[in-house]
Amino acid sequence: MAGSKPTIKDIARICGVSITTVSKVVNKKHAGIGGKTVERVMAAVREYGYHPNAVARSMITRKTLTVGLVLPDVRNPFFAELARGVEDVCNNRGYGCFLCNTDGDMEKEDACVAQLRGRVADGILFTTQNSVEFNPVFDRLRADGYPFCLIERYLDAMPDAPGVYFDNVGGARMAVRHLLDKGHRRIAFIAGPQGSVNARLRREGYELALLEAGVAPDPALRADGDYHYGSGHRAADSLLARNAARRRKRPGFSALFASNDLMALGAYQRLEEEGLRVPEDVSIVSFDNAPFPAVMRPKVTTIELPAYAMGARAAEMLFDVLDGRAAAGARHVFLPKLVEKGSVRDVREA
Amino acid sequence: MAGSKPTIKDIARICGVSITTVSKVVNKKHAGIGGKTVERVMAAVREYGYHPNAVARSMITRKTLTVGLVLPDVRNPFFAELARGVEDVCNNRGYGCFLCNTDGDMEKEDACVAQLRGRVADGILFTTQNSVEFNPVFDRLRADGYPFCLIERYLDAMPDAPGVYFDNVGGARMAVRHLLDKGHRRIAFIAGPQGSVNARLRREGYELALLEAGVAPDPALRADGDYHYGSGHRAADSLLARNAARRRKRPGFSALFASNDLMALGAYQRLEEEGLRVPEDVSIVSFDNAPFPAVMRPKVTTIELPAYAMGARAAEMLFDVLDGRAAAGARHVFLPKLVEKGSVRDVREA
DNA sequence: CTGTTAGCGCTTTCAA
DNA sequence: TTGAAAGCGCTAACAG
Repeated sequence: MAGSKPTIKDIARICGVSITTVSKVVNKKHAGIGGKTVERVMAAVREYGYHPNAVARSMITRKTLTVGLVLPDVRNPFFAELARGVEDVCNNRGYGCFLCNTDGDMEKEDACVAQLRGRVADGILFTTQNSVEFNPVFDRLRADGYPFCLIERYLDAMPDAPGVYFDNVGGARMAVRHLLDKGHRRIAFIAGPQGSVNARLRREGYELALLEAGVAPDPALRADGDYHYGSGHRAADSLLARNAARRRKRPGFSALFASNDLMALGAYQRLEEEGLRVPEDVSIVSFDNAPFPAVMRPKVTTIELPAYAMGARAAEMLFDVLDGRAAAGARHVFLPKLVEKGSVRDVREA
Repeated sequence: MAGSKPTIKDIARICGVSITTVSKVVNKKHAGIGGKTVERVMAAVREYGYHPNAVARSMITRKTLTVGLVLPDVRNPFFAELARGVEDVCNNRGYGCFLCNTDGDMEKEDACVAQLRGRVADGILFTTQNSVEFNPVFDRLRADGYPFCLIERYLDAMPDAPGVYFDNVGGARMAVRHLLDKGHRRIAFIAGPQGSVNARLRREGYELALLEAGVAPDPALRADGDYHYGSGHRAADSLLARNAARRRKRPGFSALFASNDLMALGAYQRLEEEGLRVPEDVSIVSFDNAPFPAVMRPKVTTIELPAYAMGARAAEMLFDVLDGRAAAGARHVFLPKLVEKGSVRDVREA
């Protein structure tokens, strides 16, 4: 809080008008105020550096012009990107954004929500670690009619809550289908942590695509990872070991689908160590299109998870709720998009 | 803002006590309150889902328990890391963090500051694009006694303002000295954008180290970049062209110092395209130690810019100001640290 | 141990 | 065209 700053009262006294008048001028409600009065007030405002007290204003208007954004960790580029989407939409509406990192810890989640709903924020945008547990704080929020919007969370657990989602099954299916279309049949898969909802959905998509193409899933072609770089490396190692080369320098699979970019990179590295080239020897498709500037090398064809757009859309949806023009349970599902970056080879009639 | 929620008055009426009593219980000021009264109130609080109104509370306490964090873009991993440092320290103090992205745009900066100082935040942490311009909004802030702390900004322009800084000159000097120590003499340099303060300082550090070692700086060994990946690639290209190989497959320099990681990576790539290996043919040292998880490949020996620690320290410093225990112009300068990652070869007596 | 009283700085009817 | 008055929900003296 600043040192002693002028209040509306001071300005009123200085100008010899009432605080009502000052209030009107400051809020540009010049409905019926003398031109000279307006000027006099404006001058005093500038001269004495008057800034209306947002807290007092909130008291009356019952609005804080702030939305709370709860996420696991801004350092994760996906969430940073999402946060920026949220912020930009908020700014356009004259709102600001209160940031809370939870590390996926339910206690921290609860603490954030408690802080935010104590009218620090007019509404909450919520996204968390992708675990399956349900945080009951949301039942409370809904029961109390507190405005919020979920991001990739509790799709089934809260069917009537507004939320923004991504079609993970469809994305994985699209990735694998792309490989199938290019003639691949032996398609290895690196799964994400199965305690995570989207990792499960991506696996479903992989299996669905194979099923649709009449390709029998081979357990030997599946390896588990945890979304981190190292696990991609290890998974590729395991896949290579379990699918011994038939011919020299050829693994028992011609393509690989990794559940996220980081694991794809790890696997890529492992393949290179083995003297295998991408896409000549093995084609790769991954998931996320993570926004690492140009650092992400080598380039891998991937399914784009539009973090910025999801954040922006969620913010818009929250404003719909705030403005009372949201249908209960309004939802937006983002559809997957394949971004080709040259890591897939066409092996048809080759 | 939520639907109709119970206020302190409601709870008081329900429990048949005064609002003062409720206030004391809720704020854990059980100084002198009957055990049964406490319990009765607590029960009602839980049952009716009473959440004290933070706005009303701020009105009295003249504290919002919020600090504003103004930065160019959270999507930049450096700022994301820094933001997390800020947030963690704030949380430990029961504070929250209000995030503002400015894109380095002065108008946005001003808008953020105006919003924040209207008592949305108790203080502001400020870091911006590293341009040389001075935003006069800070003179105002200081004149008004509004608490703030700068991060890598206006070191000279505001000598009496609290701030957290990094020794860029020392860092670059350390990097180049490391190469000199390993016997390198022909050390190429990729500079950052010279409109940026820290890019200039890093160049100074490079020149200083050479000077100290009695090595004459060769203009042909310097190339300009803009901190982006592509510019590192182009800079290396230019360096190779201007320093034609004396012997087959050997450029006219044995080492390269890049002003940041991204450019180092771009240069690395260009060298590889030329068939040059790191560190066998060329040693590289960069700057930042950017927190890209494990994506940052290949590994390059670098000077660490401790983003998280800088954010944390800045937050602590702001709290010092808030608590009135900061000396005017208190400052903290972070010292550089070399992180070896194997991209430097020892060429002494080789 | 508990309650009464007096605002915090502002917006908003309603009168003048 | 202007202003007086009534709070928003809460905390903090100060009395009982």
